[in-house]
Amino acid sequence: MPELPEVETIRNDLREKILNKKIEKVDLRLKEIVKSSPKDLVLILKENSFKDIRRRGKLLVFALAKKNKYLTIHLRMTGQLVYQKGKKTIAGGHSDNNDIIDLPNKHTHIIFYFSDKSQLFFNDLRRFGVVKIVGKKELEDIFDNFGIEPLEKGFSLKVFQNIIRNKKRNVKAFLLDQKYIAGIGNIYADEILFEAKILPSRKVVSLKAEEIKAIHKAIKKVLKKAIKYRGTTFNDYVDASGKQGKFLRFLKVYEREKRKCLRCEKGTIQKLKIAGRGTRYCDQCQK
DNA sequence: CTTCTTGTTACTGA
DNA sequence: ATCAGTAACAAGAA
Repeated sequence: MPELPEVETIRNDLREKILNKKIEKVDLRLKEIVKSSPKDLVLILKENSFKDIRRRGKLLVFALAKKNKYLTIHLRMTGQLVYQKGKKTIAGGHSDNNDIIDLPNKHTHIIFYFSDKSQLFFNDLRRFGVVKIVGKKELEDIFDNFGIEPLEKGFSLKVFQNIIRNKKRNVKAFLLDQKYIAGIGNIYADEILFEAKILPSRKVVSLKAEEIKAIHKAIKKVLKKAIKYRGTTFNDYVDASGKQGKFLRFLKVYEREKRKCLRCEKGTIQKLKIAGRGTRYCDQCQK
């Protein structure tokens, strides 16, 4: 599932590949994926180009050079954005790179063709992804509904203390709520709480000052490290070159239920449904 | 065949 | 206002 680190990896990759390239053609194969007018999307993108790519939480925002519009793409659970230059020729026998995906495939819903013969593929096995063209005002409204960006300068301990104050929910639900902090999903929420040694079921109001400090520190640490290793590939996530993320091997609790805790070596990783999500934690070293 | 999974939104009821 | 719980969405895995 693409969360902040995965989306940030894709953004950084694509910035190097597609900025300012002329979009020659857009092949919209599944118009249901587009939540604004599909016809307009094709018309607005044709002969246009991307002048900037931004990220807000898990949302990718492509600023268009012309027409003062933005293309927004949310990958949800199984969306992929893969860039390929020219046709891939799978040479028989010498496949030392098993990351390469043969595209387009049956899950390819949009293909962007650039004038240098390169292509960007939007694939989504479960079709939950959301693609839209929005104007400046609508983009601002979307941005306003997201909470603070946890890796930006403004996310100081003081600011975090103010955001978390008086919340009545459990800390897992708090971390997942995009209107407080943008970009944390199920994998990183569990990893952050493990790093901070806090049980996901803890009510926010019960957290001591030291514990809040630990969560604040863990958010930055876990997200930064995950970006460094280009995200977590569990099922479908790939970067803009179609390659898997390498953070899987650093996961401490996610999908490790019933196994021994890697930190205290006494506890067992448990799995419970908290905040409506599969939630993993160590029953010994998280308090 | 059924059940579960998952991010997000929408809805309901407390 | 605030929150918990649940359905819906789609497709595949078990």
